[in-house]
Amino acid sequence: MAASRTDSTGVAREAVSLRLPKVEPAARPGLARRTLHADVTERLRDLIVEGELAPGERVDEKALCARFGVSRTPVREALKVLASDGLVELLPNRGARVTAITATGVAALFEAAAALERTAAELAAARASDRELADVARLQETMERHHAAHRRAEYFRANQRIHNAIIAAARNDVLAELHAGLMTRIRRARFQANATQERWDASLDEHRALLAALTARDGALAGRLLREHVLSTGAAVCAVLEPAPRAETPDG
Amino acid sequence: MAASRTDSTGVAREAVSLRLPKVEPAARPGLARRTLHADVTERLRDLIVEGELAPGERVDEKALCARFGVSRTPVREALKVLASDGLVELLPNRGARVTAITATGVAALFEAAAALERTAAELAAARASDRELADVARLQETMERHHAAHRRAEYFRANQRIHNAIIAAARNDVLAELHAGLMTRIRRARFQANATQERWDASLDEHRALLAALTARDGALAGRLLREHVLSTGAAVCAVLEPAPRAETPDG
DNA sequence: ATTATGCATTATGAATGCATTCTTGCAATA
DNA sequence: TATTGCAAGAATGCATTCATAATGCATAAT
Repeated sequence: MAASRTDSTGVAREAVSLRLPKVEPAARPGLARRTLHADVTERLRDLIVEGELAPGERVDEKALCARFGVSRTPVREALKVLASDGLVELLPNRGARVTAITATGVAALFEAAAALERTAAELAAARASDRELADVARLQETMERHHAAHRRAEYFRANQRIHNAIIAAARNDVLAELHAGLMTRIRRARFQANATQERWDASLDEHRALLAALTARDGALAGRLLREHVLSTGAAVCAVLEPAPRAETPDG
Repeated sequence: MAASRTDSTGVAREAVSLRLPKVEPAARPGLARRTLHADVTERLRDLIVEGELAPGERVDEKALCARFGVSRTPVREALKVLASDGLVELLPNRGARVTAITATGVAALFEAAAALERTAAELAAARASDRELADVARLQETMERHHAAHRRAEYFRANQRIHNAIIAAARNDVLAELHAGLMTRIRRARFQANATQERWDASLDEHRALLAALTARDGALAGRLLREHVLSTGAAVCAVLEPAPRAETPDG
């Protein structure tokens, strides 16, 4: 078809397009026809959430270009998006730095998440289909199994899915979108501060009560319970963070 | 200086009627040294909020470059940020379009705002200084005056300031940040759907009750009242929007 | 006449180049 | 020795250029 219209372009592209030090040319073997800046945004977000780029650390554009094998343009676009997501902050003419994690900041994140989840629980109690509630109940069982078996990662995942299921059952895209953003930032904090075992047990009980309230379609109670649950989780995370509030970048 | 650096700039030639772009190289002494992409983001946001770029309309990069007198780079960066703010949506390889306004979408916005403001009122009742509460009371008086005098714009501004004051008194940056984002999107909807006079009167009464609850530092009541107030406002806006649900993607 | 197909035009995505600003090390003076 | 001025270097911000995907239009085929 049009592939053979100008076959010289492909060759020229290989030879000309490389000015970067040492890139992996076949980083993406086959699929993913998404845009580059979206990929970079996602990968950079993961890097920050997983702590590979430490809180408060300066972000080196050139290093990221080398790491991802792309030019500065998509990296800079990604940084703008992540800045608006609250994961990095942009210093004018001085580059970007990963947002610092402070105890008060994390507390604020959890307070906001609690506000959203409380409303989500209230709405879910009114709007969720019986099937959706059954799904939550099933997830609760799964979570309890993982808890009994001390499978921390799996427990965590089921836990997340319950929260997400409640958000979804609330049938409010904006709520879900804001919640997803907060969860990304909260996950970053959790990564540093792993909650304690006692908290883990208490959390399970709170989830049981929440499920009962949802099943009874008692929105007010479900909202209150979920709000308290999220706040308690936040308090646990903050407690671990508290000893080292870690003021960001003393030298600047 | 840069204006005459290279006369071959395609942008300047394309923009037949534009001269304002390169304004104030040093017009502002000292303080705000902003970047171009931040300016473009802000101005483009205003354009969208004020409806100059209609909901659902396609965003023409080149036209914006001409309008702002900048190259495509800062414009594209601004579009990425506004997309993550929910004001535009990016179609891969097909440009951007202003997010459509639907009744259900606006309802979701107000539900989310109600969730945030309820919690803000609860927190404010506990955390606000007496001075802050006095400020709210003063704003309430101002608002009542404007209402009596039928000064719609001034009333509106005082109203906004009350809501913002409560958010600020909650002492939670995340809450404030999310709320600001929602308010931007809500303002856009309000721009199309101007609320009715009856709603206007009812709103004032609701604000009076809210102020009383805050003064009594009854957080639960204040939260409930503010939540209901925001939801009622949202219902009024949606009611105006309802007749024209505005189906998106007319071309398919 | 209608639909399909190929080409030209245009717009988008990404890379590169250039000017300005910031950083940093060194030197000169008090 | 501490402080200030300054020059070299790097990094950032923006403009421009290049390559590719999308779109419109004309023509041909049925």
